[in-house]
Amino acid sequence: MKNAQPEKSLSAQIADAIRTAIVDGRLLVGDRLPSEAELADQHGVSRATVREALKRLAAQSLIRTERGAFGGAFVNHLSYDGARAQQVTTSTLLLGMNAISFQVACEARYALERSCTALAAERRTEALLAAMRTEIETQSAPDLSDEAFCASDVAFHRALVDCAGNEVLSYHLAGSVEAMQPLMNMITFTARSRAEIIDLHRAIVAGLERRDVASVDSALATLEAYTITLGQSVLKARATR
Amino acid sequence: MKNAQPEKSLSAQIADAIRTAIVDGRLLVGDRLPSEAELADQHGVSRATVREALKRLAAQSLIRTERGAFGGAFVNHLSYDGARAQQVTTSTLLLGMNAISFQVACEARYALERSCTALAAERRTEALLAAMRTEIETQSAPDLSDEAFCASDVAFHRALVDCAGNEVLSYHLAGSVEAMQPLMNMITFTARSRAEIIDLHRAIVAGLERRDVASVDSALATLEAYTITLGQSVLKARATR
DNA sequence: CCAAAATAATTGTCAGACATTTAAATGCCT
DNA sequence: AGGCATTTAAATGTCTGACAATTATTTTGG
Repeated sequence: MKNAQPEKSLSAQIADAIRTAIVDGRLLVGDRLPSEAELADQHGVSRATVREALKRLAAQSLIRTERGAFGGAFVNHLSYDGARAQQVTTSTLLLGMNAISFQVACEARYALERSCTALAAERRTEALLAAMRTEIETQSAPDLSDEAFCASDVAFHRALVDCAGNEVLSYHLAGSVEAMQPLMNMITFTARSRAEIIDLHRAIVAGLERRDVASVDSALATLEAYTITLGQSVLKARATR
Repeated sequence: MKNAQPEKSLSAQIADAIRTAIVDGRLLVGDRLPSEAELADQHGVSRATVREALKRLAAQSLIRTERGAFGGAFVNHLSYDGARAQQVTTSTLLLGMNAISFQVACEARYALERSCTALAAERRTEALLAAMRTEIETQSAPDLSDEAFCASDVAFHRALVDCAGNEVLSYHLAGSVEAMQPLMNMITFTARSRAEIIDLHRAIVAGLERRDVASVDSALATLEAYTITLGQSVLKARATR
């Protein structure tokens, strides 16, 4: 098979070459790349072209640049936070740009979240349970804005997935939960619906405390159904406006 | 609260500004951005700086550029495939760069994958079951390389998650499964272990066909335990080499 | 010996130029 | 009038050379 991209910009080709070197391990975390001038010489292009290639890699958090003598471009250590931030950006755009129904997005999010219940019930710590209770307190404030309620809701669910004590799982689940936030922000939470949600949050914490997987699962299922109901009422209201 | 990054490059600031405009919906899919020269004027910077900003956004697939008259930078439609490819890149690097134990990665991957079993059993189609059986056939070839066995394994699990009939869920799960592939490629699959895995794959397909969630779940749990055992034996062999 | 200043290496930015690509406008011939 | 070739204009892609800003190292001066 022949090269599929005979017509790709030089900066893209150079970025690909460096990216491959990093992924294949020829460049290790912390390694310093040659200076822009050297890279330009090596690839036979101008410094501006090399810089565009480096900016592409920087946008993917593959490298960082430091100024000054003995500065340069260094292969990045990809942290969980950095990786999650990127995953959230990608997932948020995917949800926003593809006319995905609220129901489908919600179904996926809660299906994923339920995957942590067994581990979470087994491994939950007092510190994380306390964090979840704190968020419940926050959510109970009567004059809370919808946005703040949503933000606290996200924090609550992040603590829940953290209970599973598996960083990789937390990364995936937190990304999925956070990506839903823009959709959740479309919902107006009445005092009535907030009370309902907070009750379910209390049930989740209580279930975790008793290491009662079934009750946590059932609370999440109820929460999913309730959230979909709320979302559909918003859509109905919009359709008839 | 004050701006947390008073010291960020201009190209990064401009990229952030445009990214925010896209995420907030002020720029819609298909919209054309102003030309580089216009953007340079608007932001009071040179064209080179604008170009670096645009390359950052292109690296995230947020925009694409077209040359020629009435060309320019256009807001991209983020497809499922594109989003998954990016998620796989990020997740693969995360797993490769953070000294994550095989066990933790495996636990996360199977916990996530089990989140689709209920929906998959309910919605599985004959076409997807047939695809899974085809992969089982492929895996049964006696002279198959380890890499090809792994690739077919990934294809099998992708068909499994597709059974859930939820594109968003498929995107998340396929990303998680594919990101494990480099780790799985470290494993040498003996004829004995391949037979074991193939048996479990058959059990999964049979369970889906009977819409028997419990048997699918249990086969996946067995597969997880077996995979972790295989991984640990590889690590032991390396430690004593 | 220590602190201040010079130095060198490197990224960040700018301005202007030219090459290349592409769609639209123009002109010419039938 | 209609179709084909040419020109034109708008845009990105690339190059060059310069200067500004930053920072670790080295030198210098007391």
